[in-house]
Amino acid sequence: MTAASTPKGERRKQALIEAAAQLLAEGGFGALRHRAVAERADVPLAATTYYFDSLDELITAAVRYTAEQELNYSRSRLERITEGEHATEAVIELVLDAVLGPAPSSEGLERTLLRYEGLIATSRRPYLAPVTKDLGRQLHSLLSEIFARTGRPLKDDRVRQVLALVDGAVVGALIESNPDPRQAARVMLASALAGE
Amino acid sequence: MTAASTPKGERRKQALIEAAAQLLAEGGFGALRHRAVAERADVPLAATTYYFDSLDELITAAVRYTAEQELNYSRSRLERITEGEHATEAVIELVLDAVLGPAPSSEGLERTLLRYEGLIATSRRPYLAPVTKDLGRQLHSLLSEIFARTGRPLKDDRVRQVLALVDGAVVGALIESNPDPRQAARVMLASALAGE
Amino acid sequence: MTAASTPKGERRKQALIEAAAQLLAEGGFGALRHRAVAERADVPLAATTYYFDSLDELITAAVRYTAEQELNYSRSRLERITEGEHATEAVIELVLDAVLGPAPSSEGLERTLLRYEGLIATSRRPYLAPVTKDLGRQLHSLLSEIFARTGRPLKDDRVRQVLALVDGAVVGALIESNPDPRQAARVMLASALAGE
Amino acid sequence: MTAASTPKGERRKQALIEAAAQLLAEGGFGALRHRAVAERADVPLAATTYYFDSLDELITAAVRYTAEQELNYSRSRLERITEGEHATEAVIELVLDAVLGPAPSSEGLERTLLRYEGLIATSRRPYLAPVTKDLGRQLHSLLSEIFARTGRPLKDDRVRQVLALVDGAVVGALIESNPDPRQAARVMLASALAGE
DNA sequence: TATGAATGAGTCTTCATTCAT
DNA sequence: GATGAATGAAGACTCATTCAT
Repeated sequence: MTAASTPKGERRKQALIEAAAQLLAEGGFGALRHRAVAERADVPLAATTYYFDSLDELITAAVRYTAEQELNYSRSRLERITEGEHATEAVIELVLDAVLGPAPSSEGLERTLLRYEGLIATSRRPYLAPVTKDLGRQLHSLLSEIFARTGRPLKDDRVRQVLALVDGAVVGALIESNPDPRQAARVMLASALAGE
Repeated sequence: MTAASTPKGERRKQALIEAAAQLLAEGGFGALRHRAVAERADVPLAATTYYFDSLDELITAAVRYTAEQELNYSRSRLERITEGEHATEAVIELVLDAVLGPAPSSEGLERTLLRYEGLIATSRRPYLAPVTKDLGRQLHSLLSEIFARTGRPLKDDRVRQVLALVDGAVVGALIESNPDPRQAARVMLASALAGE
Repeated sequence: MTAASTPKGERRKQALIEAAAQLLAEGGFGALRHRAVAERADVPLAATTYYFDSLDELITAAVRYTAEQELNYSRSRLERITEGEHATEAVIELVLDAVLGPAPSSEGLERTLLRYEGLIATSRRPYLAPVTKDLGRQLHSLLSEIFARTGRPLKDDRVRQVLALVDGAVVGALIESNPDPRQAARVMLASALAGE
Repeated sequence: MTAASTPKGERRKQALIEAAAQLLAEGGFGALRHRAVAERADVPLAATTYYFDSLDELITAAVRYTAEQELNYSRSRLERITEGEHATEAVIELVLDAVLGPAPSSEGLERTLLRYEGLIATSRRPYLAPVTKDLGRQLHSLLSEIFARTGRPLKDDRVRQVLALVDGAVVGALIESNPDPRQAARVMLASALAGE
């Protein structure tokens, strides 16, 4: 569907979601306010409550949008796996891409952080639970497929372990203000998958 | 130091910190407001800004206080390790106690959650970094000692891995709204330490 | 006139009026909002301003509709007066029915309240004056007829007095949160008509 | 207590109440908004919620203040009753003063209206019930005393009847857009007390 | 003729922080 | 040193009304 063929209402709604997603990445959940989103999206303040019944709904949409962007990227990445990527190092990068998003750019840390912020925030914002859970499931099956396609199928429990290792490594890196959590996760994955 | 010998100012400050720590555990960072803390501590509203230049300072103190409580508990727990606790299952419980706090009571989940909330929040609140980093180091050495004392010394990297596994397991459990993150971590640790 | 023969516009207008009348009874004048009326009538929001130039017009229509319903009921009630109802007690009930609506059902209080709310509101909403005045006149003549038909014709001033007594009794009951204003009015009427 | 000796806070609170009472008289309950009150009292907007936890509280205070002003006037009026006022006509005026406030000035109608608006509003605003009830009792005893002091003691029921008659007359006048409800009540009272 | 979409103005309320005492 | 009083700025949300189609 091209921009021209998208109804204006849909486009506006989408603009709001994208503005909210940006703010979420930049400033976390605390930065999501009607005013801020409206200004960022360059729409009147009242449009925010016109398109979303409450701020919670907008937040939910932004979280879902962000995560789906990541998943889409990872899925398309999965299509392009070549024979050459069956090596352990290559698989590790695929996993990191899937969990943390594409290799670190300037905004890399922000995106990584957001994943964990969202997860934690869910505990205090029960309305996010369905989204978070759903997204979690999708990530799990994505990981499964990565391993399956690269010639080393893993049982669900083992997939969960891999995911936990990545998540734990990142959280640990965050604690130490380590500027490269991806590298921390890479190291741990390497050691964990060594025997595989 | 008895109550009588503690200057009033110090006592008030401490009361504020404890009140803030309570609110932090109950409602997360978003629940920390001057008014709420003052009411909980039963001090005048203005005392909150009198004893702490800003809300941030108070938050920092509350985070430090909370974490130190946890570490103290873990350290004292370490003293009481018996021969019988050298079995793998016992060590796992020691580790879980150290990282997540004492075995789950009614408020168990809250404490666990707070650990990760605090870690994540640090990324958005740079002023928390020193506290978080310091506490992270202390936890690391605590874990090292647990393994050393139970007859299975671990290299730093391996300790980091164990910690990552626990953290990752908990985060994963949180995603799935799993009400017992401790159990999730227990399972993963068991499988990871099996060969040890 | 059957539904089929009623132009769509007329039917919609009527649906709006009835929805507004319902809301008026349930929540008073303050509860009348475009959105609420449209939802209750199950018509598009914009229909409310399409069929009524302003909210005031819609309110007026709702007030008139409500009062006319009451009067219709009372008039039909009047038709069915039997010989046996010539006793004072019976006449009192007729009067109460006429002024306050049919004997209290679950929604009895609401209807009663609405009468006085409407009267008072008129002072602040001059556009209601014609409706209110007209309805007042009709009620007066209804009362006159009740007395005439039951064998005790009353002069206009006396009718006015009776009406005042009922109104005053109800208002008084409302002050005391008396849940049965009808009974209060009954008692007063009884004592006032004793000598008649 | 002079203005100088009144603490500033009390004076402000009082200013807010008086501003609210004015607005109440001028525009009814619907006119009572934070902004309007603050502007009228010439205080910052936030002062309205500083002195009154909610708008409801402020409304309640305004209602009570208004009614108490009326009662005070009536009570002081009662002190000054002379022998000459024992005539029925004089007593009637005393009653009208007590119920409706001092004889009509330019703002006479407004004050009269407010009494009934307040009463009716109570049904939709339960938080006003205590105030309304209390004020009702005071008015009742005031009326009793008027009759007692002018040599014609009345039983409670009879007092209630007199009050109902006045209230009913006023409501009736309001229906007819009669600009002089006081006169309507006067006429009815005269006829009712004729035999006394 | 209808109506979906839109919005400016306004609603009540909260809160970190300042300041006079 | 301590605090009651105060407030500017902002928060989420509502609503009558307009207008392009």
